[in-house]
Amino acid sequence: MEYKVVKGTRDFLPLQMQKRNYIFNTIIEVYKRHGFLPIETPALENLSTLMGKYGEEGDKLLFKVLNSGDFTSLATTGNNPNGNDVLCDCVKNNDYKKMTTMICEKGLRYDLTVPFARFVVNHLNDISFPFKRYQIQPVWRADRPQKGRYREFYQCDADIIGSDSLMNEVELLEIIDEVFSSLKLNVNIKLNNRKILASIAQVIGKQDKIVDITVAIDKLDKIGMDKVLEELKEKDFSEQDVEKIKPILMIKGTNEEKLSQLKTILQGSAVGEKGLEELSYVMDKAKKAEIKNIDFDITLARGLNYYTGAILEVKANDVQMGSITGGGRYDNLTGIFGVKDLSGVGISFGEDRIYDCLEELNLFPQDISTTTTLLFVNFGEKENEMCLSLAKSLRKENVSCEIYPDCSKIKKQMKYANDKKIPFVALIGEKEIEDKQVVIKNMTTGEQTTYNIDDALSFLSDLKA
RNA sequence: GUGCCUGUAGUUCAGUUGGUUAGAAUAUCAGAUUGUGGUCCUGAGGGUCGUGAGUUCGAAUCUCACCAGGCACCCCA
Repeated sequence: MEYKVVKGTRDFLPLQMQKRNYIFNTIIEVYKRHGFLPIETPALENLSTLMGKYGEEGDKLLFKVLNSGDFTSLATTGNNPNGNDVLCDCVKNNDYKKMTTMICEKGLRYDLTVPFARFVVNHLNDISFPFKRYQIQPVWRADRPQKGRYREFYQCDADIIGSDSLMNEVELLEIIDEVFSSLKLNVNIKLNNRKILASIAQVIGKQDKIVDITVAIDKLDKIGMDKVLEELKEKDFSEQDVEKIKPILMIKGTNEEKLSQLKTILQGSAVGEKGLEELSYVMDKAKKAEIKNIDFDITLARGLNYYTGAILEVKANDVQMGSITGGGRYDNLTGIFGVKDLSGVGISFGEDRIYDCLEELNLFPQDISTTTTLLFVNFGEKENEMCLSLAKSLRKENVSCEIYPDCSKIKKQMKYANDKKIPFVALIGEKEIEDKQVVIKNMTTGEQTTYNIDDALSFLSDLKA
């Protein structure tokens, strides 16, 4: 094909869009039911807003947009009086990062949480806290695409900012439960708390190594205990450190059992105790809210480094797919933009992955591909006038209908109705005009019924049946 | 950024140890009663065999390079 779409991006056909909208509508409905309000932010943000918020890996995955203008003037060789040879210096020093900042100042958003934090700071005076917003927009990541991974995909975020009550965490869990129940997708919610992870690092005495520890233990169910310990040793952890981490990785049992085992291990660590307290509060309330399928997962780490409290991830049970929803609490995301003491907590549904799961499990309802209910076959100018007024009356009754635009062969017009899965066709030709009749053909059964045209909508009840 | 796999009609794929003009199914379009679709029948269009080089009398087939796509790791929705 000559004109491909960009790798990792897709076109969507009508049927696919109807399926996507089914997911979006389900999520929006639940968000609204919980009192969240919609906002949007631009696709493009200044790179200064985005850079450094997602870790080093995230910076690499940002799509950067080239400035307009002519860079050759910035790259004159030799020292010129204006000092405009910075680009050449960058080339000489192999400093591509600095060079990037010289020629790119904008980038495509990587997620919706950071732009939201920026939004909150910019609109402090227009917002009343706690602020509950939802936002459904595409995000872009310069990743290498693979199954369930796209370069352009939709996130469906809900965040509550300006309240540190753990009731917010509980509400978000309820939302997750409602959305996936409604979609009939069996899921497992994995819950953890960053404070617990921090405390583990503290207990070992390697607070600065929290990222290494979490990344390693995150792989526990993938590569197994031995390899995780091996990886830790490679990362400069001593034999003693590893021995301290080992019992934590071996914790098993029900949520309550895991909690009590950790309580013993993390005893004396203020952060750890706080984390465990938060976690058990949330789990307890979630239980009272009758949310099932929540697992306390010590190995859940999540790379986004702005999380400070609860972290969660949702996986589909019956299909091989990465996490389809993620989220957590961030205590100081607006702090980076100059406004302190605003704690937020949010979740994000990955629409594209949910789509893939529903498709694989055949869980899309049959009736979502709504189409035209009735097609008027075009017999010519005179006949069309009759169709126009009939169509108008039908639309007033909220029946979607259309008149075939060209006076083509009946066969072609019938085929159009068939291809578009239009259930009814109206035929008003010379004969019918003369007899003041309209013939309605049921495309499913093939039956044709003749109605009196004066009683224009006498066939209405049949269409709706 | 690292590793593995795959490139033949719009799509899904055949194509024998290298051998004449590269096939099928499906989709598209047209016809089979000029006022009737979905089934059936007939026909048509559609391919620089990913690109380029090499080996050979001869390459879709063998070799190399490049390009594209997919999958896994990393990380994530």
